[in-house]
Amino acid sequence: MATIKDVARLANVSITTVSRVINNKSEGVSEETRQRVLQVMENLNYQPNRVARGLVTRRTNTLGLILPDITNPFFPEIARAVEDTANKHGYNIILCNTDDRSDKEELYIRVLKSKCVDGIVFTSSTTPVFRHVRQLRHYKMPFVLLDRYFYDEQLPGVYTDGCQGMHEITRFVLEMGHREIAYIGGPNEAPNSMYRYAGFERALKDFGLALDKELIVEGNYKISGGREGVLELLGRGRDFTAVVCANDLMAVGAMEELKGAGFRIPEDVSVTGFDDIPMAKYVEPKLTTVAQPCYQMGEMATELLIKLIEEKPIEDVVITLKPRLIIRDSVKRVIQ
Amino acid sequence: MATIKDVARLANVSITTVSRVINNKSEGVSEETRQRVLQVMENLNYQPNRVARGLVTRRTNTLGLILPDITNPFFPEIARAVEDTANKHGYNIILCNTDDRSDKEELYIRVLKSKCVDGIVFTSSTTPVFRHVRQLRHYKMPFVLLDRYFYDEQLPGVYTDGCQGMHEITRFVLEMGHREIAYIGGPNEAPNSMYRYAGFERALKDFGLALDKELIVEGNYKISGGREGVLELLGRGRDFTAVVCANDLMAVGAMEELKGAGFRIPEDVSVTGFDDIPMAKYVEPKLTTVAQPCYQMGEMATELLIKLIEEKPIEDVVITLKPRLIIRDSVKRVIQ
DNA sequence: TTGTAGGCGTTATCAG
DNA sequence: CTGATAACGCCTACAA
Repeated sequence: MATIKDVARLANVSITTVSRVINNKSEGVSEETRQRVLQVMENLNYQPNRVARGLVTRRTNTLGLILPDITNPFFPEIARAVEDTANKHGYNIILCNTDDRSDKEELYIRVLKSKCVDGIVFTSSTTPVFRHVRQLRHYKMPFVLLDRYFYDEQLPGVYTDGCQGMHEITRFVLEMGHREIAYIGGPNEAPNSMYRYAGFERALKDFGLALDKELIVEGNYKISGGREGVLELLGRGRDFTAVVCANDLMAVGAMEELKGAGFRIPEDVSVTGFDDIPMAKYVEPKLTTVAQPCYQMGEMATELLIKLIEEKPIEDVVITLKPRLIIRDSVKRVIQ
Repeated sequence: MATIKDVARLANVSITTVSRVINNKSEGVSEETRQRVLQVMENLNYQPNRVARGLVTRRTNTLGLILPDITNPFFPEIARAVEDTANKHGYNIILCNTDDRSDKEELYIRVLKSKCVDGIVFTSSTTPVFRHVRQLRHYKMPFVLLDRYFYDEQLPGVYTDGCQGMHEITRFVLEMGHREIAYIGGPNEAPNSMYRYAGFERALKDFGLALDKELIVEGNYKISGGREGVLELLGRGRDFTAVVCANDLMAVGAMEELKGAGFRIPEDVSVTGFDDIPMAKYVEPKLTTVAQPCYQMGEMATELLIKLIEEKPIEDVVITLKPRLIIRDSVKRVIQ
């Protein structure tokens, strides 16, 4: 491929001059030579080598996107938003699936560092996030945390208020007359799982209800977790009229398993989810859930990251978005 | 960050020696110095700068993944497979969404070239693929086409036989007694759409049925396409007992619209899809469809691409996978 | 076994 | 307005 040297030679100028027109530092280049250089670049179909440029500028215009699993329907829209936004600003993204494994997260951060990405959008459900944060800081890599709420430190991050979301939907279930409410939570170590659980707990308390540990099970945020959760609950023999799930995927699994056990939804048991993944409105019955503004989260995280990278002024380094209750058909009013 | 120079200095060796141990060219390095160098690298938490290395080796260990839209549930699994496989071989991937726009495809190829990715997995539904192929060849970039069948040229590619898949499912519908079968196709310009249509056509012919153009509509591979397709069909006033859709997303849309119009599925109208996206088994009724081995496609495409890049021996440059008919609940037997 | 020196394609710093 | 020239961090003949 043609290099800057070729262009310089054919245009009868120095590479410095070519570099100037490439980078639009056109003060210092006569319009005439500028046009000539442009013409040669055109003829040669010349593309500056970003690797070489990266070596000297220490900028690659590449971002890392670390997430648990693009196959989880919660993430494609986020990934899309991140890519769109990155692209808008002239960046590309390297996609990394970690399966929520802390060792993979660490490895990816190392690799991304050695590839000199300019920054990282980091979504992790594992608790050792703080270790990775230290790693990122040590590497002096700009980063933005996404989706997984993490303590009160002022780390750059974009979140949806899981506590409020879960509080709202639980309150809705309570208002529909349910009192024996089972809960299938996320993994105990996942920070966002704790927040959602807190919202659930608070809603019960608001209604003066005691927490029944027998109706609480831990899940894994996957369909299998919903199925297993229901099996576990059924096995315990406690009655319940509603199952509140910490995400949609588990709600889908729960509904499947409940149907399989002969329950009608929502006539016999109501079910709720969280996330509002695309599937939610096509399952039967359509799932009542809490929508997270996924696209917006990805977009804001990326905008924030790029501001961090380019050292532009920033208002808030922590952005918390409001979730939205989506009422569909999976919760029935019960008469007490 | 520490560079190879720092390591060299602290280990009291030349950078050449450090380079040797980095690259395991340890013939030529005494075990003693090797250990010393390793120790210093450890202490410094040294990571070789891949950008600098890329500049001289002309290898970045990065692949481009170009696809229409990661938000389309058909692609996450492919993306996951590509990433997994790339990772296994020490590569990362840059994700690019094109929205099936030829100009975006071209732009991404250019950018990926200038970033010196080692190769590209390219999924496109636009017909001008051949133009991009020329572009890729001109850039001397290894590439593998994925999913979208393209003429008979011996271009590296991994496909699922859409013709056979559509033939099988249409035959199944016919065997269930349906004779008035509507078809909602993909975009006319999409190569794979043509193949699927051909399979549909052939199945009808096998049964001695004539093609009724009034029952054929063009879609867009999205949910909206299914909805609009049904509306269009209904508007034409022709009777039909089954709707064969060129992909699952349109089948989902079609079912929604049919239900909205008061039809029961499959009692009044049967519906089929294509792809077997995750959602397919959770819609109501569960969708009868054709499964494409997505993960395998992504995996094989990436393996092939890496062989191309690393100039390893290759058996077949074109790989065609067999689709699989998945019978669920959306097709009913009709008595004639 | 080890080191020297040149070069990969750019940008940045000077000087003219 | 233009051009040498020195980096950037690493690899790789070639020498020693």
